[in-house]
Amino acid sequence: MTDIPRTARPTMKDVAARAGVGLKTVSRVVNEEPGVTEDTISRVQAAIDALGFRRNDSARLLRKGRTASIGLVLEDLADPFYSPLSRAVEDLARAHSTLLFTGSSAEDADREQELVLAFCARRVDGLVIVPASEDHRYLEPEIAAGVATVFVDRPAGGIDADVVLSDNAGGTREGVAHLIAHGHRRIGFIGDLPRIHTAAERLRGYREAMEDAGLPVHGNWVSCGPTAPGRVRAAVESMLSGPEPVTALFAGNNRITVTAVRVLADLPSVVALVGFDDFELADLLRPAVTVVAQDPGQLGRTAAGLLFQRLDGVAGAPKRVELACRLIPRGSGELPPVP
Amino acid sequence: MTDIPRTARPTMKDVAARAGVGLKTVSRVVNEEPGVTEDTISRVQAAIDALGFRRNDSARLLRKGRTASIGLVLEDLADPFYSPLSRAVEDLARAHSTLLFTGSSAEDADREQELVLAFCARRVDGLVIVPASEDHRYLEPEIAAGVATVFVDRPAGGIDADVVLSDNAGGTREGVAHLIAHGHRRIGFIGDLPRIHTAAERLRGYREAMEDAGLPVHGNWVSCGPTAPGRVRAAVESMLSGPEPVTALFAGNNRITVTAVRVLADLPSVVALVGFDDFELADLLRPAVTVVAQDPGQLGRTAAGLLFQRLDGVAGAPKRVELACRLIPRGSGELPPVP
DNA sequence: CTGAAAGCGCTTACAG
DNA sequence: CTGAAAGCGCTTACAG
Repeated sequence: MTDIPRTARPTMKDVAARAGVGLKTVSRVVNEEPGVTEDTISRVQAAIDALGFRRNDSARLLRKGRTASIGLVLEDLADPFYSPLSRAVEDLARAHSTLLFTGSSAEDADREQELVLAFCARRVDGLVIVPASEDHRYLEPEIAAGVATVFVDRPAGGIDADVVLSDNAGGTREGVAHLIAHGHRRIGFIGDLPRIHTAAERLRGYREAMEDAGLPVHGNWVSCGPTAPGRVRAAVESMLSGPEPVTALFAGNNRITVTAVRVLADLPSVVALVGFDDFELADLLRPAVTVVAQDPGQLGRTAAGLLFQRLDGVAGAPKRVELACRLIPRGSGELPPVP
Repeated sequence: MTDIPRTARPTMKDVAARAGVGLKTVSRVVNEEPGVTEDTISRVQAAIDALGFRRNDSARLLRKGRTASIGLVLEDLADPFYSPLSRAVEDLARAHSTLLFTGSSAEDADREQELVLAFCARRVDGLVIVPASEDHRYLEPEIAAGVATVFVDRPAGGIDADVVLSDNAGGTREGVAHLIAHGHRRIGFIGDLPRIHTAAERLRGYREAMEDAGLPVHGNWVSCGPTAPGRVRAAVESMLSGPEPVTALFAGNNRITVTAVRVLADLPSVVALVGFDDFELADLLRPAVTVVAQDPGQLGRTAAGLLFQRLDGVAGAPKRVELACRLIPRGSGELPPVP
């Protein structure tokens, strides 16, 4: 035998030596290319089995140019909102015989860039990105080099690229209009950091709905900031006190909604509530929680679908797809105003 | 200039040509190896910047042997139980400058194998696997070739390998004993498919707790099967009817618990409930739901920690780590029996 | 039908 | 301090 190689793995060269054929013949058998005698095939196959040969796809793909892998960067793999999105991307990747790298940016622009560039350094064919950064010009050379890139949930910053969004402003308008239709005139809005695109859009939707109904928005009816429970609690309490207390709340995302439910459960007042984003068990709470639901799975499917279209050679200007939201009345949003 | 290459990407060769130096010198500069003149460095750096060169890590790693990537295979990326596990694995991977491939087996043994072997074909350094298959002998050649492998949540089948588990039997014993301590004598168990290791262990824990208390287990007090809501609903209804109706239920996982809560909410009877697995908002339901909680993040951290120990060269016999569960009383498990 | 040579984009081992 | 040659494990392009 030959001396022990660095890795214990047999290569095509080893198989060729053992079968007494050329390297290319092994390659033909492994890839099921035509034009090899039955007899040769079985000799090669015997050598493959004896040595336990398994092709090194990394080496193969280096030679072929494509890596048959894509990267997914999102805020947090563990956030229930994003997991159906990841799963949808994964399902499309599988359907295209593509492997998936994943990474969480933790809402940190540097970490996003680090992950994205690490994926690019592995020469992924494409990227699906839920942006944390506001400036994606660092991606220009990669996109120019042919890395297909689709942004999802939030648009890219500083570059023009494919993006799939929910209709955040429209969904919020509908949710707030729903509260207005149920008699509310003083409605509070508690949102995420306004530098986040979705948060800014939802705030815009709230203001538009109030304006459309000819309602004023008092200064302390709007609170934007981190989703930390303490901040949200303080915002709710502040909106419910003072001379012009709100009778209804619109919560800007699922974490804020859940905190609002907890806070309201401890208070004597009856306050109507509509939340952006659906969440599990919303229907089991009392009152059940009315929400404006996005479809994170559909967001992921649409984004990945667009990505694979690009990888299949569909050219053209960057696309912007906006998915509708759906109001789900369950009880908390239909409570009448209590002065 | 040279003719247009297949890929638009500049390589070290291009950088070397432009800087008027050898290939190895470019490699030295890119890898910040010592022994290059300041002057040469700046010439190379200028060429790198001008061409927008970014090293191809796939090629690099092919030469180096390690791929600095690991694969994670679990049942479903979108299952809230597994997302903190994934996130924990991801965090450790990042700390070890390692990229993470992920894939969902969807509880399908073939799909698990397909994913695992695809990761191995890319020559991942290691694997973290939540098994769907009951036979992992297909992994023997890979493990022999040096792929570090850690199983988590359920043990491997047919091979001896590192594994990190929750104490499923012990946790269930504690949960059932808790119901017994609150006066229950007729307690039902609704579990997942018994071919799933965790489901079998939890059933064992239930039987042991009943036996320890000298209580009989009637035939229709135990129902194992898919977690489909219809099946669970039928099981609950069956256990609550007949001559010996149960006064308490133990639900074998989070999905079953949630369905049980829904079913019980529609019924007039007051039935105590303890569920295996914690879930969000369990404390907001009325009654709040008592659970036996695992720590999926800890499961992931422990498994990934073990994996990177192996990759750092820690040898020795396969390890089996069992993590304790924690009973969290919230109300539903402290309800007294109502005949 | 089969295989030797060159190459994918890097690093290693060596020589100057 | 610098670089030409060989090699990681495959595929491509070509010749026989």
